[in-house]
Amino acid sequence: MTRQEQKLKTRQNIIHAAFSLLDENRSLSAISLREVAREAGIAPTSFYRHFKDIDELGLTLVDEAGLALRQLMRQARRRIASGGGVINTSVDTFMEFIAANKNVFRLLLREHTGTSSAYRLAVFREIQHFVDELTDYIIERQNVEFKLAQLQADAMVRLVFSAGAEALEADTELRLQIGDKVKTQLRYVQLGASVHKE
Amino acid sequence: MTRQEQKLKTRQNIIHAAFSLLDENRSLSAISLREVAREAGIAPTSFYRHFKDIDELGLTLVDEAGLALRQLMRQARRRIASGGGVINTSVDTFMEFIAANKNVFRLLLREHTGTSSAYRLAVFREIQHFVDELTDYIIERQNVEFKLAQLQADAMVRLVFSAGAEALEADTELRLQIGDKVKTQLRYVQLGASVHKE
DNA sequence: CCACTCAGCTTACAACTGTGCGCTAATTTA
DNA sequence: TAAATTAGCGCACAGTTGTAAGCTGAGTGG
Repeated sequence: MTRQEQKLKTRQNIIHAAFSLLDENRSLSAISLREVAREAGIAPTSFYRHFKDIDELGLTLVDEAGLALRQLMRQARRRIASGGGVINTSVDTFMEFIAANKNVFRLLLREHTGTSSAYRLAVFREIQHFVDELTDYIIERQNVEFKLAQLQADAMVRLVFSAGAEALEADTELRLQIGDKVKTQLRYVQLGASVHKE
Repeated sequence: MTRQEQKLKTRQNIIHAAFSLLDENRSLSAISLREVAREAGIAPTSFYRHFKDIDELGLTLVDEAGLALRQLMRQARRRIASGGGVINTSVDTFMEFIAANKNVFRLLLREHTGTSSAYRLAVFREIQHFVDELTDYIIERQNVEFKLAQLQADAMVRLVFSAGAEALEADTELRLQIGDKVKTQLRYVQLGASVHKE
C-alpha cells in the first residue's frame, strides 16, 4: 500500500469515526478531536495531518452528507420515470434514505439549526439544491411560472424535511404513517397552488 | 429583602444569564454550568442551590419558552378577533415575536432537533399545543372534520416554524419577504385542503 | 436572644480538552 | 544507495469542566 493510499484510508477512517459518533445524542460541535481520533484509532495529534481543524472535518462531513442527498435525488428521479406518482415515489425514497442513513440525515438536521453559522450555511445550500431541482421539475410538469413553482417547491421541501425529522426517531410503522401524512400535505400544497393560479 | 425573595431573584438571574448565553452561537448543551454561574454573578457551586443539574435548568428554560409561545397564541387570537385576516395576522404576530424574542425562539428551534431527547420531547409538546389550538380553530371556522383539520394545521405550523428559522437571522426587510412567502404558502395549504374535501 | 437554616463562598481535585514540539520509521525521490 | 519527506506517535502544558467538602454570615422561628 503506497503512502498516499494509506493516508486516504486514514482520512476516511476519521470521517467514518466522526459519523458514527453522531449517533443518538451528539452534534458536530459536541464531538471532540480527541474522541474522533480515539474512534479512528490514531493519536490525537495525528489528526492534524489530515485536517487543519475540527471545523474543517465538520464541513467535510456536511459536504459528504450533501453528496448523499444529491444521489438520493437522482435515485428518486429514476424511480419516478418508471411510474408510481411523483409525490408517492419521492416521499417513499426520502423516507427510505432517512431510515438507511440516519446519521447522515441527523447531521443535516442538527446543523441546519445548529450553533455554527458556517455549518448552517453549508446545509442551507444543500437544501437549496433540492428546492431548485424541484422547482425546475414543477415548471416542466405543471407548466407554471417560475415564482409560483418556486414557492410551491419551497413549501414541499420544508414539509418533507420537517416530516423527516419526525421520522428519524420513529419505528417502521410510525414512519409509514408519517409518510402518508406528508404525502397528503404535499397534495394540499400542489392542489392549492394550481387552484390559486387560475 | 426576605431570604425567599433573594433566592427567587438569584434563580431568575440564572435563568436570564442562561438565555443571554444562547446568543448567536450556543445551544443548551454547549453552555456550561460555570459559564452560567459567571454570567449570573454567583459561584459555580452555588448553582446547585437552585438546580439539581444543568439539565434541570435546561428544562426550565424550555418551559419558559413554551409559556412565551402560549402568550403569543393568545395575542394572535385577540388580534384576529379585531379583524385583518387569520393568516396575515397570525404570521405577522409570529414574526414580531421572533424578532423581539430571538433567543427564546432560538432555544425552541435548536432543541427541537437538538441532542437531548428530553429537550426534544419538551419542545415537541409545546409545538403540539400550537397544532392542537390551530386544529380547533380550523374545525370551527371552516367546518371540516377533525382529521383533515389536523393535517392542515400540522402542515401550517411546520411551514411557519420553518420560515421562522429562516427569519431568525434575517434583517427586517428580508423578514418581511419571508413573511409574505409563508403567507402565500399557507394559503396554498388552506386552498388545497378545502378543494380536496369536495 | 439564641439556636437553626441555608444561600453563597472558597478551596480542591480528577477528568477532559486543544495543540505545540520533537522523534521515529517507513516510503518516496534523486 | 543516500537524502528527503511525512504519517503517526509520545510527552507536555495550560485551560476548562463538573462537583465534593466544609465554612461563613445573615435571615428566621421559637
